[in-house]
Amino acid sequence: MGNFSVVVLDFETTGLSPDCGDRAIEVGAVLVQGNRITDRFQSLMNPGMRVSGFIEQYTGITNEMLRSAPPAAEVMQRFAAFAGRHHLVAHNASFDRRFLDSELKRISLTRQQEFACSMLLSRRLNCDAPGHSLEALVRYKKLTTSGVFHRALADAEMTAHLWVAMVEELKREHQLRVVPFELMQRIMKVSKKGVPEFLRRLAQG
DNA sequence: TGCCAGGCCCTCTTTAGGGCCTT
Repeated sequence: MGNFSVVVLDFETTGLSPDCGDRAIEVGAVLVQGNRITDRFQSLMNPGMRVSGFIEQYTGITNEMLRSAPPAAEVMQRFAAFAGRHHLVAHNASFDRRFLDSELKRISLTRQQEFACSMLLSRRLNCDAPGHSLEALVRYKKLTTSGVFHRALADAEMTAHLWVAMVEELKREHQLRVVPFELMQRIMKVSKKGVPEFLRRLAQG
């Protein structure tokens, strides 16, 4: 058992920064309980602006598709209900956190949950990986994939598989019965050099 | 006015610069 539940999420957006006016165009999320995905959420959302040709090509999400999508406010209300009070996980979480907070603020909601970042964790736990992009890690760890990248639900599912793999490896390699979310957060924040010593002490209890 | 991401992490470091990662 993973001993706690998390919601793993991923946004597709019009660009890199909500502070520069960028908006979310799709949200995908999965509920992970123990080491299994038990629920899924996905929706396009109309950002009220046109997306660039680059984004259309990068994500496969076109202006045509977004024209008939429900407004972002409606989708974010539904997403907030799906996420509930579960802890949140994302790959390069600082990116998704900024968009989540920005979109929630537009509907007068405030995030209450903590975030953990699968990329920061991977940099500490998969030191031999050739890279820590989601795509590189999926190949490196031979994770389950639909073959689709840069769509919100597919990326959220792959991130969830990566998260579960890291939790399970920690338990196996360090003789841990449980790996709480808070421990994942602590590992994420340990300096990279300090990780071996941190894990050694962890295994000793 | 004109510009515009932001944070982590390494190193030829800390009075800095550049690559990685997200779209």
